[in-house]
Amino acid sequence: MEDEVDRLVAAWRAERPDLDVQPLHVLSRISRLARHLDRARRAVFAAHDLEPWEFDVLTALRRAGRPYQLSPGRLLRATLVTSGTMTNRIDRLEAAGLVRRLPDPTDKRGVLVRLTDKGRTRVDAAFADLLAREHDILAGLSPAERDTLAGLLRTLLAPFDL
Amino acid sequence: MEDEVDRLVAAWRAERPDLDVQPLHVLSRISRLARHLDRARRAVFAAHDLEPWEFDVLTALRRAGRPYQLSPGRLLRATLVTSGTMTNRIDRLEAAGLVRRLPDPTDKRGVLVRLTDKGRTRVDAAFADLLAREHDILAGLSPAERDTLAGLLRTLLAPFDL
DNA sequence: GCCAGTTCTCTCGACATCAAGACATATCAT
DNA sequence: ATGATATGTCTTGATGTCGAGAGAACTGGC
Repeated sequence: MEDEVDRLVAAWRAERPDLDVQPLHVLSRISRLARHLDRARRAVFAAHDLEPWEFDVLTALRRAGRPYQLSPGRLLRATLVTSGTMTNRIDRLEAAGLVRRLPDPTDKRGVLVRLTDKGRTRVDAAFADLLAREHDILAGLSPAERDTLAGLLRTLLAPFDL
Repeated sequence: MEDEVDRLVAAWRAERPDLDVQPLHVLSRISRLARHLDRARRAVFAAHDLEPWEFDVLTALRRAGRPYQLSPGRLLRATLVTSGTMTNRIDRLEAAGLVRRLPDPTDKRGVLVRLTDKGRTRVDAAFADLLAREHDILAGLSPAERDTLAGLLRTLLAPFDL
């Protein structure tokens, strides 16, 4: 069975027979899968009235454990956005009642962003649904295949995590 | 050896011991890898004075084969952007001298976007460099492992391509 | 103590994208 | 022919992000 990537590779081979386009078989599929995952995530979050960026911030706080609070600085490093973006995001999450801004008692420049009860409830429900959906996406693979896949991906990822 | 994703999974297990977070081992690694690939691509393109979006449009034209031309409509479907975005992109590529807009002789509404010689040279060089970089990224895997990985990814991707 | 350099959050302006719609041309059934 | 619908491209307005920098507070060496 031929898939989209096979057709892509075939088109390149026809146009650039001088090049080794093998890498596309792995890497183009990874990029495509990531796009599909983003779409699937977006659909799950929409059912909980959350945008992907809201989920990203809320899960960072949720993973921190009680009392579910982090500084804006730690949040922006956790979510890989700039400080201007994070200020905007916290503003909107605060307006939605999902987080609160508190003064940092140990640093007068600082602020702590804390998950509200409403925020915790919301993100917990969305995360459970997300995992259910991700489970479905992996349904085509046996447990052994999933382990193999995870291992190969880990090898590929290792050089970047340095 | 523990990687970032292992730590992420451990954090979730501590906070949500009720959930099966196994899917993250595969799917979170795919998303992370895609982000790293985007960064690597961006770096390669920068050496050729190209933005990722420019590369996307130019490669769509390049893959079409001689005379390297497509309508804006086909381009936007190939690159998954909206028509407003594509108009803007073609405007800028035309200003940069990498493509030209020609009237479509068979449809008076239509336009054909054609790669200039300068555009073809540029995208060919960038693509060769990209493949070299992607080859490096896969260096940690044996040829057999790459095949296994490509096969597993294809299985995961199949349900989306319907 | 004090000053230089660092860290923290927020503000501002520029920009690429999207969604919706405008406008012209094609296509098809009647 | 004619009208209705579809198609193709471009325009417009809103939005979220980034990059640069401002202002306040912390830190360490002297």
